[in-house]
Formats: sequence, structure tokens, C-alpha cells
Amino acid sequence: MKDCSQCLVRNRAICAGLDHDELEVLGKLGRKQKVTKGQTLVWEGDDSLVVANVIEGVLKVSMSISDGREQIVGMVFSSDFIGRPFGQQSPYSVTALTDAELCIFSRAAFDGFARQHPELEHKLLRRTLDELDRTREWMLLLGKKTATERIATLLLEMSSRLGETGCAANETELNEFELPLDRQQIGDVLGLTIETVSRQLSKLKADGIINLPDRRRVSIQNRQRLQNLAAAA
Amino acid sequence: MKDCSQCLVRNRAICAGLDHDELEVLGKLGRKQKVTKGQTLVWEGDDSLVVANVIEGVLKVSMSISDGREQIVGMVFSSDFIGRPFGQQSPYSVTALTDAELCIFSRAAFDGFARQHPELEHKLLRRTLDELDRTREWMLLLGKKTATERIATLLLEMSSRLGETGCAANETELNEFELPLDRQQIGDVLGLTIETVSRQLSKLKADGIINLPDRRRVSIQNRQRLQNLAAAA
DNA sequence: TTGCTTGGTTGATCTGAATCAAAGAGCGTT
DNA sequence: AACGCTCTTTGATTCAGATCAACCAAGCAA
Repeated sequence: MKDCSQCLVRNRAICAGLDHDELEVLGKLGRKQKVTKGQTLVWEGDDSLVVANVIEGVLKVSMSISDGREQIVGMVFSSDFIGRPFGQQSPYSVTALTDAELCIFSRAAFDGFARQHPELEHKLLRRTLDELDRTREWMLLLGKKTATERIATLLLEMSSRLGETGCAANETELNEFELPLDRQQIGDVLGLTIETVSRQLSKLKADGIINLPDRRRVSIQNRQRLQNLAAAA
Repeated sequence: MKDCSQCLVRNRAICAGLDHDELEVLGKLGRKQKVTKGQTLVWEGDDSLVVANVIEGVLKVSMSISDGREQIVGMVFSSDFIGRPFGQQSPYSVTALTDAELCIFSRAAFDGFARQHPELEHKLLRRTLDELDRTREWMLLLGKKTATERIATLLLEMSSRLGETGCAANETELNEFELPLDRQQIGDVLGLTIETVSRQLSKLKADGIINLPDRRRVSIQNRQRLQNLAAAA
């Protein structure tokens, strides 16, 4: 890697907080890599060979049953961490939903570096705890929420996570954004079929709560009503 | 705390690996506490004041929607860690499913100790990563599996987790065990109603796959068929 | 212009699990 | 042994979302 100090996610990824020398060592272990939309970086069940920071783009984390049913179990955004450190196999696949740019490390090398840099492990721990919280929130959605509640929750979550910039002064809830998911993928996140997703979105549009300028764009017309529908905890 | 060296989970909990002096310091921060079945230790949304190691017993981690719908998002067994370190609020409740014995720490004190003991944080990180894997596996269940598959998966999971002793030479898959959950709670783990749970269990019994000696006991008669029904990934 | 492809919508019908309703079964108390 | 309690099972009915089946719209190639 050329120069971590110029990295787009320098202050938001887990490498933030490392000093100049440490960054130099870590930088030698990693390499920048572009992946294209649809490309799978890690396959469920395969040896866990790489981990990475996301510099730019959105990826999905998914698990599936042998007959083809698939569930998206996580979404990874700019500055987030990808992969399964300290584990022989990856229990899930990681696939790019948009073109993306990553900072990739061999898992073994990263594990070794991490064990020697408590500050890095601490950041990774905090991130993992946050991810666990989000995942549990999603379990509540999958176990107990109705189709309408699920769609509303997803739109609000995307509005919020796509608006994150890492800069505390600049946390926006976007009112218009481009979904990094097609209808099938929305279904795979929410535990619904493509038809149900489509119907629910059409309903929200008919009710004037959202607008759908094109296949991928969503514009929130009435956030309050959307929040009511999401049946927040 | 009197003496960590005598602790039942000495070699399995996250404190394993600390040396004598460290253990003494940590021991002074913690206290043993018994909780009775049904008692709630941490309330969803409240300040995260305590964390703990489970010495003995089983607890549930749950989240709910304001109208009362509840989802169990995790189960905690002997030697597991409870609570939300490094966070102001706890996003979930923790409630004892059986009488239990805990080793409790104030969250703030534990956070401080952890930050100064990388080995402890490392153990906590590994545990959190494992818990995240299990949680994602459960998302697949909630999003995509049928009622039959869910019940079969739960029975196999309980058989395996109740059989864990921490001693690698002694990992058993129990063929008969006592469920720490009543029917309602099974429903709350699986995203099903109590009636569906009851019907599915009756069906498995009628098919000779399991036996139900009493309300809480389960005895697996044909593990292979149960595994087939679970539709493993 | 036509045809083809991919992704999305809409309608009709079906079904697995929820809901509604009523019995049982086990158990401690009097 | 009769009562009240909680938990569980079983049966009848309903319904949200799945499935099956057209159809539509945008992009693009020839």
C-alpha cells in the first residue's frame, strides 16, 4: 500500500489510532483492491483467507441453505470491516453490491498484527459489538415484524447508514438515496419474497409516504409516518 | 470475590489466561451473585451498569417492540459472558431462564480493567465474533426456515450447547436433556407461536424422532432424521 | 423499427402458520 | 378429593404472505 495517511477512511476505519510507524507496518501487509458489483470476495464455508477494510462501496454478507434459499445477514459500508478474523473458515459469503474499493489483508497476517496491537483489537471489538447489536435488532425484525414494518425499518436504516460520513458533525438522515439492493436482495434482507417487497413499496408510494423516482432511488416524503410504520422498539 | 482459582468456569470464561496477580485485581472488582429463575438482570434501554460471567445456569437475551412482541436474540450458558461492555445503554434485556450463579462486575470498572489487559479483550473479541456467527445463523433460520426446520435446528443446538463442558475431550451431543425454555419461550426464540411449537413437537414425537418424557425433557430418538429435517446449510 | 433481455409490477389463488377457542394434565393447597 | 392455577395440547378457522402467472418498462442490439 502506498500511503495510509491519504486513505479516504483514515479516521473512521479500525486503523484509526495507529501511529505513523504502526501504520507503515500495517500498510505493508495490505493492498488496495477494486471489486466490481456482483463479485464475491469470500465464499461461505471456505477457508477464511482474507479480511479487509471497505474504502468505498457497499457489500452484503450472506448465508444460505443447500437448496438455494439465501438470507442476507449483514451489510457492509464504507469504513466497515469485512471478514472473519481468528477463524479457520468463513461461515458466510461476502459479495459486492456496488463496485467497491477495499484494503485487503491476508487473514493470518492481520491476525498476527492485531494480536500485537491492542488498540486495533479494541477498535475491532467495539465494531463487532456494534455489529452484534445491529444483527440482534434484525433478528427482532425477522422474528416478529410484519412486511410493512420490515420495509419501513429497512428504508429508515438505509437512510441512516448511507448518510453516515464518520464525521460526527455531519450525520445526516438522507431523505433521498440510491438503494444498493435490487428487489430480490431487499427480499433476502427482510425475509420476504420479491413480490411482497414490490407490493409494499407500491403501497408506501400510493400512500404518499415515499416516492420512487426510478428502480433504485427512494425519496422519503413523510419520515414521521414511515417511523410510525416501522414500529420502533 | 474470595478466590477465582476455585471458580467452576476458571478455565473456560474470559478470565482464563490472566495470571495470579491480575486475577486478584479482577476478583476485587467482581462479586458472586445468585439470581433466581425469571429474574431480569438488565433491562432493554436502561443504562448498561453491569456485565458478568455466567458460572452456572442459563439466561436469555431478548428485545421487544413497544406493543409487547418479544424476540429472544441470544442464549447464555455456563462460562459465557453477559452484558454490553463499552456502551452507554444496553439494547437488550437479560433474564434468567433457570436459577443461576453469576460473577458480576460494574460495567465501568470492567471496561477499565479490560482496556488495560489486552489478553482479556482478545478473549472477549473471540467470544463476540463467535456470538455474531451464531446470531447470523439464527437470522437465516428466522428469515428462511420453515417451522419444522426451526424446531429441529433448536433441538440440535440445545443438545450441543448443553453438552459443552469446556473440556475439549468431553464435547458431547446430549441425546436427552432438560430444555431451559417453556413453550412460549421456544416460540420467542424461533419466531413462532406457542401453538405451532406444540404441534411441531407433537409431530416429531408421533414420528418417533424424539420423545417427550415430561414438559421440559427431550430425548432424541433418531438424530439423523432430526438433522435431515433441520436443513443444514 | 422490432425483438430480446432483465428487472419490476400487478393480479389470482393457495397455504403454512397465526389466531381463536376449548379441553386436558400436572401440581400445590386446603 | 376437590379446587384453582399454570402450562400444554388439540381442533377449527382465518389471514398475511407465498406462489403461480401474466404483463409492463427500460435498455440495447441488430
